[in-house]
Amino acid sequence: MPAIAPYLDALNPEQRRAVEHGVGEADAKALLVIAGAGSGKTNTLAHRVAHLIVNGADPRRILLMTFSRRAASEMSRRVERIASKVLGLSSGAVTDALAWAGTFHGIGARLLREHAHQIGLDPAFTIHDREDSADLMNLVRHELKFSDTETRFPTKGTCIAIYSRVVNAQGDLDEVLTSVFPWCAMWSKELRLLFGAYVEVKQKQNVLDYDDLLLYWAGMMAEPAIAAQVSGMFDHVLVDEYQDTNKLQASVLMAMRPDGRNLTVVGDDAQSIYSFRAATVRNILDFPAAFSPAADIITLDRNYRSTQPILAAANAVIELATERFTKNLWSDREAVTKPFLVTVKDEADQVRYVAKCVLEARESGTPLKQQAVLFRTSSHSGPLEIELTRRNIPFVKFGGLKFLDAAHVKDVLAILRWAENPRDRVAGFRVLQLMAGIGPGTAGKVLDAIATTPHPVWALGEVPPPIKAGQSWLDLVALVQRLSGRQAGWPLEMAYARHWYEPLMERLYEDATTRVADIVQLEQVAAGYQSREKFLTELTLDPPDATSDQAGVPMRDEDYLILSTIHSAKGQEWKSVHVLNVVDGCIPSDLGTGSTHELEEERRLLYVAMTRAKDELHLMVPQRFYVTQQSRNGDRHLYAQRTRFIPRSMTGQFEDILWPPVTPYAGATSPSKPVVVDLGSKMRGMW
DNA sequence: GAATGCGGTTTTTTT
DNA sequence: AACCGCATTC
Repeated sequence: MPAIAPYLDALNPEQRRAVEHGVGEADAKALLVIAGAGSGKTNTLAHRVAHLIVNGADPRRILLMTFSRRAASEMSRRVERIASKVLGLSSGAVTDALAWAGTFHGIGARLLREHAHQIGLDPAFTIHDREDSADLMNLVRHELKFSDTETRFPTKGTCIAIYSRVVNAQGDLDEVLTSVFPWCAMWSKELRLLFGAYVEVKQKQNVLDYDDLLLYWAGMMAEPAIAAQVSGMFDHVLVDEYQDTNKLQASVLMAMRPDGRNLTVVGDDAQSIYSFRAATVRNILDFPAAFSPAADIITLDRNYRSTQPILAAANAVIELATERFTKNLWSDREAVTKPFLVTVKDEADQVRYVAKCVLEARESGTPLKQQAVLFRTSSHSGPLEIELTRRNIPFVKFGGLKFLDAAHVKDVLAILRWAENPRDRVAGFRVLQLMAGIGPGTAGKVLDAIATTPHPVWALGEVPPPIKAGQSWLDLVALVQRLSGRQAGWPLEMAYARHWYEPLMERLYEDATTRVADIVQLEQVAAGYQSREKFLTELTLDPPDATSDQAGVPMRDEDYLILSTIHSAKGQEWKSVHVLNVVDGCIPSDLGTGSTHELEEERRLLYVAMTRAKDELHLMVPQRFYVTQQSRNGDRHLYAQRTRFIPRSMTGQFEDILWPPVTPYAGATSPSKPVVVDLGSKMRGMW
């Protein structure tokens, strides 16, 4: 019998059904919750978890997979608030117990480390991020002499993308080539060889890439004995953002819960925006029938976030989608104003308009943190960042370039990773080349010399010191041996690494001083982790995703404006939202118009952006983009068109604004016939 | 032979 | 900021 639960009274009937579904029964049927944007999805899921715990479920045996670690911690916070209130637990007790909350990749990494010995894996494996994987792919590509074929072989980035696609979509190489990378189809044979060799060196070097975390997990689940053990660790499995999972993830999930008992997934097909990562809406569509009895479906279509006019506009956008699963969202949040469709002359005016609105809103009581500016591509915010800095408006940017991508940060992490796993060739290759006089040739030889020895770190001491490297060579050998022996302890090891690295920075980077500050920052971040292994693992799996105008992480208590790619805005909401460049070529991105499939995803992207707004939504339509690559003092520019996702018939959903307001005698007549040109090529040439 | 420096080109979105 | 090819330096 479910406990009496007054905390459920605040939920609407559908939410409540989702929360109470099967609670108290030993074997609850699988449940699919279709939750529209702003429908209280997180809240509902949190209530469900809390409700399970209140009714006797053991939080340590609940597996909760969310899209990002940020979402996971948000979830934990809410569960804790609800559960601790009801159970009278001390704050933190529930969160600590809810130990298995994280991303598919994060959970995979933990499970693999715990069961490493059972699947012939060294538990000290290190994890390669996307760039490391590409670097390793490049090394292999070079070894196989694919780099100097007469017709150009796909670049390392393309190779890793193809590989990743095949793995995540659980597809066939040739099929993936024809459907997604047709221009590489001629290399099918070579690619197959390359990938085979790539997999081999990964294993030799004891490294796993992102995809391996899922792939090995799936492999582990294919062994009935281990599968029983692993899935037996959990009584309940809940997955958030299910529309963004791919076939491989779905197969892992099915293996964890083959009969669907006590399995809940939540998602929204209208917000599926990760198909480039092989995510497929089929996962959601096929979920109910994957089990017998089939899963129950509950739809949450009441939106608590946005005003009715904003929602109406968003619905209108998604209504034109060719293929849809469900629902129109509805809201009873009345509002007088429609969302704004703001036409401005050019990017400069766009930026001025946004800055003006942001400041006005703050004056009338909306803190900066409640406002966001969203854009399709990270680089679109460049001009805005300059303007904000000029006007002294603090901001934090999510998405795009990350702290972790900075070369100097990667350097330090490579040192630590090499010490953790001396067979990690990508790490070693990078570290060695930091020293003056050591380039790819020498680094390669050193790594070759130690690769086959049983104890690479000792072997490093035996390697004849390259003359040109001088003292820093000896220091490096000492450093690696000391770190590898773990005498220093964490996070002191970080300081040792920095002491070796810092003197080299002067030669490596022109702006060494600002970069040194970053490293100091990194050292502080490092102190927050229990061990080197945890630090390295969690930093690659969940890198701090914000950058700001000031170096490092901003003061948490300060007020700042949010800049974010639409992708990174997932799951968030703000009172006021500006969307930049709502213009063909940007949304949809000119790179995403190849197939209807891609085009539909771009449409959903706009939908996601619009549904982030609670009270105010501004879609910006700059008409003119200057061409940067042209003869000095040229004035070439391109005219952009409003996004095709908002056709003329839809403009009634919006309030049209022309800014700055037209003054009676401002200029001559408008250009007689605007030339419409390929804006995309300009965007590509922007930097 | 290998490292380094220079110039021109190119960059969606993320675990 | 990173990648490529190419020229220059050690």
